[in-house]
Formats: sequence, structure tokens, C-alpha cells
Amino acid sequence: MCLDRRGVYLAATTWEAVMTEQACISDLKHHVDAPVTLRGWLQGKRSGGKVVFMLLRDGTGVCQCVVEAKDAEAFEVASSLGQESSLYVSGTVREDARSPGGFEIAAGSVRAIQSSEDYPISRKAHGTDFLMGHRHLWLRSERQSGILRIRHTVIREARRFFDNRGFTLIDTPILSPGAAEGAGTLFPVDYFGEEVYLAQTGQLYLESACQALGKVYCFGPTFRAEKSKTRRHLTEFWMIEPEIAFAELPDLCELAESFVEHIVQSTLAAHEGDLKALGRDIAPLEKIKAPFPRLTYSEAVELLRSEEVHLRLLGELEEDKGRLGSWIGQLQELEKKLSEAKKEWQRENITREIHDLRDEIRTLEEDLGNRPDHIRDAREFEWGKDFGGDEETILCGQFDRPVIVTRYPREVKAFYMKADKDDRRVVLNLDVLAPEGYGEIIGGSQREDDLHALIARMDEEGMEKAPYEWYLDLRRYGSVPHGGFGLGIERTVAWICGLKHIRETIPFPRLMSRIYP
RNA sequence: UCCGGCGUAGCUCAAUGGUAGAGCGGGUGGCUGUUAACCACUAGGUCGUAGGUUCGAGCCCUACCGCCGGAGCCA
Repeated sequence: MCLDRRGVYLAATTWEAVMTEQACISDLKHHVDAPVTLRGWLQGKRSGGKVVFMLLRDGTGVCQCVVEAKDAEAFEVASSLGQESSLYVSGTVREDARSPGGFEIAAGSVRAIQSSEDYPISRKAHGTDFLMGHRHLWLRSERQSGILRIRHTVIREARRFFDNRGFTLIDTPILSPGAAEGAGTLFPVDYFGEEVYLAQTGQLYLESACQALGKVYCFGPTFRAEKSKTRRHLTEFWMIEPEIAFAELPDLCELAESFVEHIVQSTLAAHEGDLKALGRDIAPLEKIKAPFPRLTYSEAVELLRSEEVHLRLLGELEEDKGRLGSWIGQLQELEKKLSEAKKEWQRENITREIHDLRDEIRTLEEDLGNRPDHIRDAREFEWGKDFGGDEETILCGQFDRPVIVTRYPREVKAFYMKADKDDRRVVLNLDVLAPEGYGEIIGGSQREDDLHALIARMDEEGMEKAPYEWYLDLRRYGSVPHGGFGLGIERTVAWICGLKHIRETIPFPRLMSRIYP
């Protein structure tokens, strides 16, 4: 065995490893005119009579490798390899704008590690069902690996934020004995004959740990058995939750806004290229700076009912009617393009565009039909109801940064949230709503720290107290004001990447109707 | 759970109730610089399943199954 410069293990059988220097594609600029060996996967291939162009992917980038017929053996191997074959390519690096990364390899030798046949994912369009069923291969696409790199940074920066502020990571259990909230949304597990559940939050355990360590957080998967089939829901998703002793609601709001600012700005700084490749307009992300606008629930209700919002919504309705008109114009243009297109595959693409545009037009028409009802609902919104998706979207639309909404009605929130002593109808909670329609990314609260108030609240909910005796102990032995919140990683990644579907933000999404692969 | 949309070749999609199609991908051949290369030839089908209407069903009707996304619920 031998090790290359970066200490990466190379199989001893790779003869190129000892002939020329190993390089990764992102590093080629340091090897111009020098011989190198690349290893990777054949992303695509084009061939002329006496030349083959291979696109090689190695996880750090994509590079074009050119093989000419005069290198008979290499040419034969290159000609025979199918998409996604694994291989070594050795040759000279040269600068060439026609290669994706700006450098290409004039390949003198091509050696297959494993020759791949009939790779299922072509470089053409596929439907989501097919791609989701081939998720294990779909990850190889530039788009999907770009999203996963961004996810990695979001997680690293979220953890770094707390690590730098003196928080201690606490791993909370995945298997939990009882239901914290509505048991209908929990996955039951057979635990040696006893029914237990997959955790949907680490919060109660964190409350315990924060009385030991002061500032703590957990990061792990959570499970929700909700029968939600929307682009915003997963049954298994990752949440990062801080919990802080002596923190009160204003402290939580400040922490939440600097937390979100840090994640967005550091991800932006590290991934401009990946975000551009995803087609993300980064201008709205650049504006994500603390402080965020803050509203109480009551103020949010007032805003929903206000003349200001009403006029804005009517204006947007008119704008969208105009948009519908321009889409119909686009549709006619596409139909004209279709009749003029010569190549069959161009016609196919235009047909697909027409298909999609018709879909969008149908959706917009339906939306426009419902809009007057939504506008009326906003105007007549009654204090005491929880906000639905429509209301959240309307509230976010008033601002260009995330909005912090606090002090919701007690009835729509969980038993452990502390009541506001100045207005017993509401609790000291906070939700952070992401802009651009991405909805709630953070939910949290100051916790009820008074034993008797907590018991009274549990009685009100008709909860059994025996399973929570340990939780009540936290209020018996040195109770202090404290609180925390949880941030959903996938919704945050979807927002930063500007994705339509949350399922692309996690390597192997678990959805109501998908558990394979 | 409710509402809506879709199920045709490996993939993406066409096809007035009247002979099952194209492009891509695969295979073969051609072409020195391609950018989803191109050109020619070729193989490839239980039209989601089960009933029904009809002289005749991919198309119409009923039920079921699967997928998609919206409501509810939530991060």
C-alpha cells in the first residue's frame, strides 16, 4: 500500500499511483503541464472518429479528459466504458476553457476499475418518482451533491455557533417511554413487549441537562408520524435544539436571530458557487441580518386584519393576474417555437416546457380563484386561532427578513410553555418564519418553571402525571427560568438553497409514501 | 382523513373509440475538438390491476392499487 500527499490510501494494485502524482480535480491549477493521475467516475462521454472526450467526476469537481486514437490502448478502453464506470486517467494537465473546470487532461492512459453498463439515470430529464427510487445513484448528480455540501455547512455552522458560545452538546434519547404531545403523531416501537416511541423532540431531556450544565443543545433525528404529503414535510428530519438556564423570552429571540443570521451568512460565504449552480438568487439571503422584525401574536393578528395588508394583497392579486397573462403569452411563443424546431430532442424539450407551463398556469388559475377567500379570511382573522400556511405567507410577505412572532394563545400551544404573567391568555413562545414562503423554521418558548402552574396546565390537558414525575422533579429541585427552541435543518437548507421540495435536502428522505432506498 | 392531478418501451412523453409511436438511453457502423455532440441502421410493449359499455377500448364507465401536491397538522 502507499499514501498520496494528502494521506489517502491507494490500493497497491494501481500502477499509475507510482507512475505519476495523484491529483484531485479541484487542485489541477497547481499541476499545469505536469503529468497527473485522476481517479473517479465517468459522468459522460462524447466521441469523434479519432478522439474521445470523457467527463470525469472525482467528488471535488468535473474535468474533461481527452483521449486520442494514437494512444490505441487508452482509446479502446475509453470507447468501451459506460456512464458511471470507475476509472483511473493519467495524462498531462493543460488549460482549456472548453473543459468545465477550465483545465483538461490530455490522457495517455485510461484504466477501468469497474466497467459500468446500463446506468439507469441518463443525462436527460427524469420524473421525481424514478429519481427518488434511485436516490442512491441520484446523489451523484452535481445538483444533489451541491445541496448535500450546503447541508453539511449548515449543520457545521449551526453547531459551531453554539460551541463558540459555551454550549455543551447533549445527546438525547431516540427511544422514549411516553408521548410528550399528541401520541397520534408518534411512531410506536416494540421495546421487549412494551410500546415505546421514536422521539419527536429532545426538549424535555435538555431541560434536565440545562440545570446541570447551564447552556446545552442537542442535534439529532426526530420522527413525526403525521400523514402530511406536502413539499414541506418529512417523517424523519433533523433538528438542532438549544436550551438555556436563566434565559427568558427576549434572550431567546436575540439568540434565535443571531443564530439564523450566522447560519445564512456563513453558508452564503462558503457556497456562492453551489448556490449559483442551483439557480438561487442570493440577493434576498444577503439581507438576512439581525435584528429581525418582531411581532406579538396579537400584533400579527392586527396586521393580518389591517388595511395596509389588505391593499397589498389586492395589489398582488392584480400583479398575479398580469403574470398569468404573460405566462399565456409565453405559452403561445413556445407553441410557435415548437412548430419551428428542427431537432427531435428540441421538440421534446419544448413539449416538456409547454407541459410544465400549462401545469403552472393551471395552479396559478386555481390559486387566483381561491385568493379572494384568503384575502377575506385574513381580514376577518379571529384572535385565538393558530396561523395556517396562508397566514404565515401573508405575514412573511410584509418583510424581507425572517419574522419573529411571540406570545401565541395558550390553547394552541404545548403544556410546558410558560404563561405570560401580564396576559394569562398567551404563552411566552416564539416562532421564526422564514421569508419567501418557506414557513416556520424555528419554534420554541420559555418553559413553565413553577411546579403548581405546570401541574394545573397538565390537568387542563387531561394528561397523566406519572410518566412525567421526573420532569416535575426539575421544578421541585432548584427550578429556574429557562427556555429554548428547535430549528429544522431541512427547512433551513430548503430555504437557503431556494428549493421547491424538502426531499432534496436530506440524503435519504423518509416520506409518508417512501422508505426505499 | 378530505380534495385535485397523473399511471403507455429502461427513461421522458405522444397517439378523434378503428394497424402501438417519437426522442433519449442500449447495440452496430461512420465522423480529429465535442459541450445534453452529430449522422445512419437496430433491438425493445401484459398501455397500473380487475371488471363493465361497445362490432371494436390506451382512450368511455366503476372499483382498487401506486405516485404527485394541496388542506388539516407541523419543523
